[in-house]
Amino acid sequence: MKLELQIKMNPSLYLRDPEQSELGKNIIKHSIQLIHDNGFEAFTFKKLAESIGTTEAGVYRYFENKHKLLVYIISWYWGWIQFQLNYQTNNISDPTIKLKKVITLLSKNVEDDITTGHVDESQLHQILISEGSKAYLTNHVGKDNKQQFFQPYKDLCNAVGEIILECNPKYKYPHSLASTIIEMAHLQNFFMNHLPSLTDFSKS
Amino acid sequence: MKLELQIKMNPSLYLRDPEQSELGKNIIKHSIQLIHDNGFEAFTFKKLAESIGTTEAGVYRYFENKHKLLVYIISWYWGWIQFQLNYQTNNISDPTIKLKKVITLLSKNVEDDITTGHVDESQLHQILISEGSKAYLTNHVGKDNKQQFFQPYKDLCNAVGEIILECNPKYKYPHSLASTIIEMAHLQNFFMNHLPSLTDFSKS
DNA sequence: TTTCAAATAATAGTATTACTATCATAAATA
DNA sequence: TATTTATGATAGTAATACTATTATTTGAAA
Repeated sequence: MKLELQIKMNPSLYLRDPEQSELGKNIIKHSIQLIHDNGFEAFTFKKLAESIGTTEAGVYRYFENKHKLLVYIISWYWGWIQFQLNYQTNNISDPTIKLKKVITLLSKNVEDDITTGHVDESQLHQILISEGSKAYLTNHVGKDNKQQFFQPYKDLCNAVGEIILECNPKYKYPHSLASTIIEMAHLQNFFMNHLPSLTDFSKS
Repeated sequence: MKLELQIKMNPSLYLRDPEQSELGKNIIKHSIQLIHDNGFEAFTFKKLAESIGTTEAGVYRYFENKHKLLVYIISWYWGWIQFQLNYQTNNISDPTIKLKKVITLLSKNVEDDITTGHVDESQLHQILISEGSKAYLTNHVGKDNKQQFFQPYKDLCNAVGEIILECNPKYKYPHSLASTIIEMAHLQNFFMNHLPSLTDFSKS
């Protein structure tokens, strides 16, 4: 029996569930590829449709617009990270070791996970580094937040906050430290690759 | 005599220097207003032209595209912050007090500085919080960086790194800590206003 | 086996965006 | 006064971000 990891997604993000059809899976797969290769700004549903071999209208039946598609794949990523976190820190009692595992998980380059056929986690990790914050840095954050679009991110942040509190129950800023760790794991990586004078980490 | 603070800008950012004409100053002023009010995605040169009372072509004579305009006003902001930092930490010898001043400068809400007529620093501060990272999170960072578009940001980061080293000369990651402080001063503020569960800071 | 609904493909069309080009006119300067 | 220079007015184009319509395929229920 082949095990397949399924991540439960917020249905408000899509019009038709992309996990339920070949076309849907192709939309996810090729979106990740294209956003990874050319960035989110250059990504259009027309190019996506061409790359899949379907039409623009075909893509629009699954996603209302490209922003929701971005939030979809980003949410998927956070869900997947959450799963990895639970899996990897399971049975570890020392919270300091747990926290170190989390930081490693967030900062190290990801290898493609074969249990998720149509998602290349390594590319997805790169997308998160370059495009992750664009999910919420919009003038419609408020609306999106009301629709729970950022729940997987918040859940992860909470989980990391909990571990921080296990390390030091008196620590006053667990949420801020958690979001700082998560964001900086990505941003310092970005700086390392593109603006090296803003970081002390080198590519090695 | 009226003192006017002038911030030297990278000429590659513009086609015609906006500081040198009324129209130019209006472009800056109304851009800040519009980006502040509706966000960078909704901002177009057409809307900007309408708001000024000129034509789209008029704006294009000053800036090649809206991304360069964004980088321009963001660079201006970092130049202005650098000036404030130098001014406020002048004659302070204790580096810990200096560092605290810097953090306050970066995180507290800015008041409009009357020595810069056409720039509302308070709105600009809000823009930096919501749109700041969009200056470099593009697929053309490399090119932009080669043209020194991010020099004011790097200079500030370096200056903060120097203060960190004054506090502890053996500290190994002054650049990363400096960029983390600068970025997080903005991001925690954004979370506070839009995604409060990601931070421990409240609006008060 | 038919039939009927759902998914997809194919095509067209619209409003807006991000520009470029042209020409006339007003203002500044030599 | 001549002439550059900045601005204004207008037009036009290719691409983007959609919406709409119709035809075709497919797969499950009757």
